[in-house]
Amino acid sequence: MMEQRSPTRWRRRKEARPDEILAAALASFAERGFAATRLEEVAARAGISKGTLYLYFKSKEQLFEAVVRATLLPNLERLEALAATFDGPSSLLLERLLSTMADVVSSQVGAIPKLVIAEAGNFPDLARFYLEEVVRRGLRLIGTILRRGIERGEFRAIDVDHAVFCVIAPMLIAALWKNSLEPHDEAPLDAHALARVHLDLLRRALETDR
Amino acid sequence: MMEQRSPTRWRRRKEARPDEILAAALASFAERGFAATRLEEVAARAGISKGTLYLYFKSKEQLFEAVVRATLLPNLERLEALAATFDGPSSLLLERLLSTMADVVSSQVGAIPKLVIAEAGNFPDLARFYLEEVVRRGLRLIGTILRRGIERGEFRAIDVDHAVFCVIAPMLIAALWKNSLEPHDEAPLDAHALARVHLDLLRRALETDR
Amino acid sequence: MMEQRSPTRWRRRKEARPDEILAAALASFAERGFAATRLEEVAARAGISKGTLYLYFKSKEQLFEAVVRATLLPNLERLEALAATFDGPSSLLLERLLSTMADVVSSQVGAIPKLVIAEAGNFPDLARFYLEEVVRRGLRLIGTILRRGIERGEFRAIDVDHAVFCVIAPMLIAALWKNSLEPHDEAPLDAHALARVHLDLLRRALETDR
Amino acid sequence: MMEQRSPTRWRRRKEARPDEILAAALASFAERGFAATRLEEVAARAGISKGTLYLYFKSKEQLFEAVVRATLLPNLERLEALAATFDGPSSLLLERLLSTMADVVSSQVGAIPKLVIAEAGNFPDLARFYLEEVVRRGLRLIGTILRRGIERGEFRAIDVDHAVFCVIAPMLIAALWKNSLEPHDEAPLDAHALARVHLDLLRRALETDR
DNA sequence: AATGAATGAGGATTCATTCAT
DNA sequence: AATGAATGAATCCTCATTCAT
Repeated sequence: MMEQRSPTRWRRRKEARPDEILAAALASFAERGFAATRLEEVAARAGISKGTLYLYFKSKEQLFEAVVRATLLPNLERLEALAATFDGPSSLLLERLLSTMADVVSSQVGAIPKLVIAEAGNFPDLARFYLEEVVRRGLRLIGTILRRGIERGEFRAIDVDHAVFCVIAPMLIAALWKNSLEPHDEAPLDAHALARVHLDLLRRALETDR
Repeated sequence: MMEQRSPTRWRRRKEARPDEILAAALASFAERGFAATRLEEVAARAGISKGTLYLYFKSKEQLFEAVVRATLLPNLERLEALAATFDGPSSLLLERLLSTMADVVSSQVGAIPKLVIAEAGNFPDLARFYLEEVVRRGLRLIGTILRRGIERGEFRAIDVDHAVFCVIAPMLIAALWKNSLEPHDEAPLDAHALARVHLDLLRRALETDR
Repeated sequence: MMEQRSPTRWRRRKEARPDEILAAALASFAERGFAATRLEEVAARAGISKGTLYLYFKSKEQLFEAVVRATLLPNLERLEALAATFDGPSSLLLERLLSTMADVVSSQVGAIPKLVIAEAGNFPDLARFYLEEVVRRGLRLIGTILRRGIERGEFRAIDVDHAVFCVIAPMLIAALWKNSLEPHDEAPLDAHALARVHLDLLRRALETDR
Repeated sequence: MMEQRSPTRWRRRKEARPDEILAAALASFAERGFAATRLEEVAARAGISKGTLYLYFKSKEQLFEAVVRATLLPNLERLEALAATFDGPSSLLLERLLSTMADVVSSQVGAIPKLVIAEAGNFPDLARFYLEEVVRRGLRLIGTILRRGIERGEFRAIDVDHAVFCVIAPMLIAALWKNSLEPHDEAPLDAHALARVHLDLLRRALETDR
C-alpha cells in the first residue's frame, strides 16, 4: 500500500554525498564566486536540502576550502607523477605538461584559480595553502624540468626562477579566461591550440645556440 | 566644557569627491572583492559618510563599474599611444610595452583584472565592456606589433592570434599575483625582472631563422 | 542558574502562519498606514521574527496587497450571496445590506478602505484591483437592488448610477471614522444606529408617490 | 558683462513663498500621502531648494500640519458664513451647501480629508485639530440647518445627530474618490450631479408628511 | 535669504546557520 | 540521516535634516 520508491535510490548515498556536494559547490562558486553563491543553490544542485549541507561541512567557508583542496590535489599529483617518471627529452616533457594542463584548464578544475585569486584576501589560510601546496609546488615542478633541460644541454642557461612564470602563464590565463570572460564572448579559446603555439615559442626560446 | 565639535563637520568638495571615492573604492575592492566590501569601509577610506556615496554613485554596482572604467581607460590609451607613434625595431617596441605593463602591474591598476575576472559572472555588462574595450583592444595592440615584426622580417611567421596570449600572459599573471597571493608570501615578485626574462625568451622565440 | 531558554525557540506552523501574519499586518497597517508600519512590528505582533515574514511574503508591498485581498474577498462574497438569494421586499433587502455593512464596519475589515484610499496613488495595481473587484462590484450590487425595487414598483424612478453612492456613503464614512478619528474622540460612533437612521431616510427618499 | 536677470523675478518673493510651498506640498501629499512624499519633490515643485523649505517650516510634520490648516480654514469659514446669513427655506440652504461642497470636492482642497484620514494615527494633534475645528464644526453646521428645518416645519423630526453623517457622507466620499481611485478609472465622477441626486433624495427623505 | 553638499539614523531585505521534527 | 521552518546579524539604501557657503 505504501508508495514504493526505487530500491536503489538511496544506495551508495552516504559515501557519495560529500563528493556530490563538492561538485555542486564547485559549479556554483565557479559561476558566481564565493560571496554571491547561496548555499540554497548549492543544495539544490546537489539534490539535497540546505540543512543537510551542514551534516557534511560545518560552514560555507569550510565548504569552500574543501572544494579547493579536493579539486586541486589529485591533479597536482597527476602532473608530478608524470614528471617524476619521465625519461625522454625535456622539451617532450614540457609538451606533455602543457598538454595535460590544457586538459585541466578546460575542465571544472579550471575554475579554481579564479576562485582562489578572487578570495585570497578573505581566506588567508586558504591562500597560504594554495601558495605552498599548489603554486610553489607547481612552479617547482616546472623549475625542475627547466633545470633538467639545462643540465642535459637541451636548454640554454636562463633565469629559471622567473622563466617558470612564463611557462605556466598562458595556461593559467586560459583557465581564467574560460571561467570569466569566455561566456560573454562568441569565439571560445582553444586551450590545446594555445598550448601548441606556446610550446613552439618555448622550444625556440629555450633552444641552445646552435 | 561643552563638547567641542570639529570646526567643519564637512567641507564642500564636489569636484574632488568622485575621484577620491573611486580611489577609496578601488583600494577596498582590491583587498576584499566586490561582495565582501562594505560601503561603510569605502566611505571611511574616502573620509566621507555612507550617505555621501550615494550623491555620486547610485548603487554599489555602479560604483564598481565606475571604478573599473575610470581606472582602465587612461592606461589603455597610454599603451596605444606608445605603439602608434613608435618607429624603431619591433622587438624594442615589445620591450617598451612589457616594461610599461610592468609599471602598471605594480600600481593600483593591477587590481582591476582580478576584480573583473572574479565578478564577470555577476556583471555581464561590465564583462562585455572589459572584453571589448580592454581585452580585445589590448590583444589587438599586441597582434599589430607581432604582425609589424613579421612584415618587416624581424619576426618569423607564427600563429599571431594565439601568440598574443603568450605575450601578455606573464604580465597579467604578475598583476594577479601581486593582488592576491603576494601578500601571503615572503618574497615579492619583481615585475620588471619578470618582464626582462620574458622579453629575452620572446626575442629568441620570435627570431627569424638566421 | 543558567539562562533558561524558552523550550521551543520556534514551532513549525507552516499552515497557520500566513493567516496570523496577515492579521498582524492588518492591525499594524490599520494603526499607522503602510509606510509608517515597520515590518519588525508586524513580526512581533505575529510572534515571529522579521526574517520569517519573508518566507511567506516576498516584500512589504506584497504583504500589503495580500492583506487587502485576503480581508476583502470573503466579505464581498458574503454580501453578494445575501442579495442573490433574497426574496422579500427591496427595502428589507436594503436593510439587511446596511445592517451587514454596519457589522463589517466595526470589525478589522473596516480598516481596509482607509488603507486603500491612502495608498491608491502608490499602488496602482492594488487600486485597480480594488476598483474593479470591490468598488465596482459593490456599487453594482446596490444598483441591482435599487433597480429591482424600481421594477417591482417599490421605489420611485431615480438616477441609480449616482444614487448608489448615496446608499453606501454613510457606511463607508463610518468605516473611515472608526479607523481614523474615532480614537481621538470621546464618543464612539454607533454604526448600527447610523445604519438605522440612514435606512429610515432612504425608505422615505425612495418611496413611490403614494 | 554680467548675465542680466529679469528684474521682476524676485519681486514679491518673500511674501509669496510660504503659500507657494504650501500649494506644492498639498499637491505632493495628495498624490503620494505623507510618508511617501519626499521633501525634495515638494521643493522642486515649489521651485526652491530643499534647504529653503526649512526657512519656512521647521519639519516635514509641521509642513503637513500647516498644509491642512491653511487649506481647510478658509473653506470652512466660507460655508459657515453662507449658513449664518441665509434667510430662505432650509432645503434651499441645503442645496447651496451641497453645491458649494461639490465645488470644494473638485478642487485641491478635496485631498485633505484623504490625508487626514490616512495619517490621523500618526498625527494625534492634527487629528484632534481636524476633529474639533473641521469635523465637529462641519457637523454642527449641518445639524443647525436640519434643526432649523425641523423647527420651521419644513423637515420632519429625525435623529439629527446621526442624520448629519448621512448628509455629508456622499460629498466626502466624492472627495476621497477623486483623490484616490478616480485616477485609475476611466469615467470621472461628476460631483455636482451627485450633489443634485443626493439633494433630491434628501428632500424627499426630510419632507414632512403632507 | 537661499543653496545644496553632507550627514546618519532608520528600515527593508538577504542568507548563513540552527534545531525541532 | 535528512529536512526545512525559523532565526537574526549584516548591509544596502533612503531621505529628513543640518549648516558652511
